[in-house]
Amino acid sequence: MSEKLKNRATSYDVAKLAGVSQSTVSRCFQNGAPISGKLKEKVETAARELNYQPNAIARGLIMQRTGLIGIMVSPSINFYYPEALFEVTERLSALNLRSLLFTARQREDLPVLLDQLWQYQVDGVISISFLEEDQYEWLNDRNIPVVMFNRFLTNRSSNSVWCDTEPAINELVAHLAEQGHERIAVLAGPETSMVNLIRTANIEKALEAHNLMMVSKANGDFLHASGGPALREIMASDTKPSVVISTNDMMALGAIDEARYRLNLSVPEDIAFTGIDGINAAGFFSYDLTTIRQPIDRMAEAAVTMLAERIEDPSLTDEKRTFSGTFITGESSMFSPR
Amino acid sequence: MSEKLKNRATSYDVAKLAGVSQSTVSRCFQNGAPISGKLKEKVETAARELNYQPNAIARGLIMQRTGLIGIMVSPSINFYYPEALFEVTERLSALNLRSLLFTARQREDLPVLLDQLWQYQVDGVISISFLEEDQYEWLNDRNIPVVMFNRFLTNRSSNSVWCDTEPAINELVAHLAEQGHERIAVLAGPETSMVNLIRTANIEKALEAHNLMMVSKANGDFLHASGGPALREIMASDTKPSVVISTNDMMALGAIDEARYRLNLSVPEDIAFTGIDGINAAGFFSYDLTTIRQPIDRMAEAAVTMLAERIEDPSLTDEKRTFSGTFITGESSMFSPR
DNA sequence: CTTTAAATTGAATGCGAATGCAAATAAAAT
DNA sequence: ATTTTATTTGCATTCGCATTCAATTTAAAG
Repeated sequence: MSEKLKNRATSYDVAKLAGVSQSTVSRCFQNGAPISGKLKEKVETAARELNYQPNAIARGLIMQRTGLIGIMVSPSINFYYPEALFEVTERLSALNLRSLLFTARQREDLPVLLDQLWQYQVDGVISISFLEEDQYEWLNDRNIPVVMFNRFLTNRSSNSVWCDTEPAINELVAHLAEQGHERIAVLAGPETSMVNLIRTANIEKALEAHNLMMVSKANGDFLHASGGPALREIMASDTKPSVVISTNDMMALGAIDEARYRLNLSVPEDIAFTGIDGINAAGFFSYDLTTIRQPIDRMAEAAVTMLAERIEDPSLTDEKRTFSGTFITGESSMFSPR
Repeated sequence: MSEKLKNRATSYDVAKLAGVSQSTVSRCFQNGAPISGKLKEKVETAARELNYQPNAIARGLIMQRTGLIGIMVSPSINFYYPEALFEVTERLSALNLRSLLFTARQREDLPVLLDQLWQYQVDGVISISFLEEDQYEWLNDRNIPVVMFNRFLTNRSSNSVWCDTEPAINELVAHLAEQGHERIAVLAGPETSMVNLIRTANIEKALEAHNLMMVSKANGDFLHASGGPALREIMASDTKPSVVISTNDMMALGAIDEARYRLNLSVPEDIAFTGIDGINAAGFFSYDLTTIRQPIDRMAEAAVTMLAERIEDPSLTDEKRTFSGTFITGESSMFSPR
């Protein structure tokens, strides 16, 4: 039977038990600090005895470094977010950094969030498809390194990890052209989203290059629930598309659901779909979505590395690391319209 | 154009600028502290001027309370986890508590994780379908309040928020009986999972009560990818089931995918499926899964409240709050076999 | 076995804010 | 106006650990 520890041991307690000074105990818990093997052993024994672990809060205060990384992410149900979040968190953990999680639904909550980050002395911030220029600036003014994941700023430089989907979008459109699609609809995200604007522009350019016509376009909010209504909007226009290119996977899934189970259309026979992101669920056989996969794992690795470097050396300038999306063909577009 | 703040202002800086003592500045940032309106205003002006925000780390050290809550969750792709995680985080945030996120894939990583929690002086822990008795005990010995979300301990009392699915499972089985199902298969989770064992037992009991036979059973790991193989195992047995009851949604989705797109079975005509959890994706029309929904939002609210109470008053004893799952019918089971 | 250099160790200080206590001020009572 | 009482305010200390600097020990060199 285990019993409660009454008071948490401090380095002084360990020092007393080990018969050394507090400084020695402190040195014992840092690597590279000068300490003899004999004392080190004595301290370690005493520490184990007392269940001692250094107080990271006190250490953070004195070292001016907390090991806390603020992670900002939307709590909306877009499966991309948790995938990125977990990847990032696991990699931070490997570098002995901790994720302090912040979520916000509305833009108005941001100032409060930022103040909290600031109060908690985070060493850095990783923003997953989240912050915009104002907030980047705000953090930058306070010398808090920020890395934007799946986003970058247009009016200024920024640390970002970005996935360039343009080449893959060209492949995707070429694939559609090859299948004989001629009537293309675009299921876009919010007009305010930079990711959406870039992807939409890439798509339009690729369509033009292949002499394909965009017969209609509707906007959703990047979430599943908006896919259906947007598809209805698309289907309400004069020319029905043979394929819908969605600017992200979640909306594509929603649109496929609507097409099959509300509009009684066969996918891909009556109407094909493609997405972008390559989330796990896009590979579920029910959807088997043709999409463009972001290398989330490598992006997370890069984001964490980039942030760690900026924390080590604050003089480093902003950097944008770009990865390429991979075109993935699924059944959702595997049909040639007549 | 914004410019970098050189040095972060401390309460002393604010005090000097406002012409008061540091204590007064400190009092200004706590509610209930004695301070005159006149000085308060002066301090606030000075603070704004210097972009001052109290240092939560220093405050944590002196107050012996950090406002940090350790959240432990698996990074596996089970959509239930992020849903719970975000709900919990948002509610913590409302109480001015912060989520320090910890993930682990293997049980061996746990000791290190726990040490980190301990080092960071978390005020409490919320474990989302995660920790087991050993770790609960470990934290308990250190007087760190823990609330288990979607889990509880059998050998000892524990703070838990639990969703009792037994009544809903009875409804579910009654519904299947009514539809005329007679050959039932169970798609269970890991044998080591308490959640799985309870649900399986509930299912077996309900089947018995309705005189229904379980024709086969296979185990998965609660993730989507394990649904397909488990279904194949089920279909390999002598008697083919008319319905598969899965002990969670993710596996049910995987099994449906396999049935429709690999085994060429119609769902629910050839084989029906049901799940448990009521994750968002279960409602996607492609699956329209008959399931049992956990009231994640209310459970998160309860977990956070319970934890906050334990932090305020450590003498409170362990408590288990139980919510009821809601039976939700979807198309995935809406067919009467002959 | 000295002398000199190198490696350890400990005492003292500080990180930034909260708080007990005493001094000072303002408000209320006489 | 004077005393009593209630509010505010500031001083000094503390939280737990890292680190500078001087003191001490140990190893290397002579």
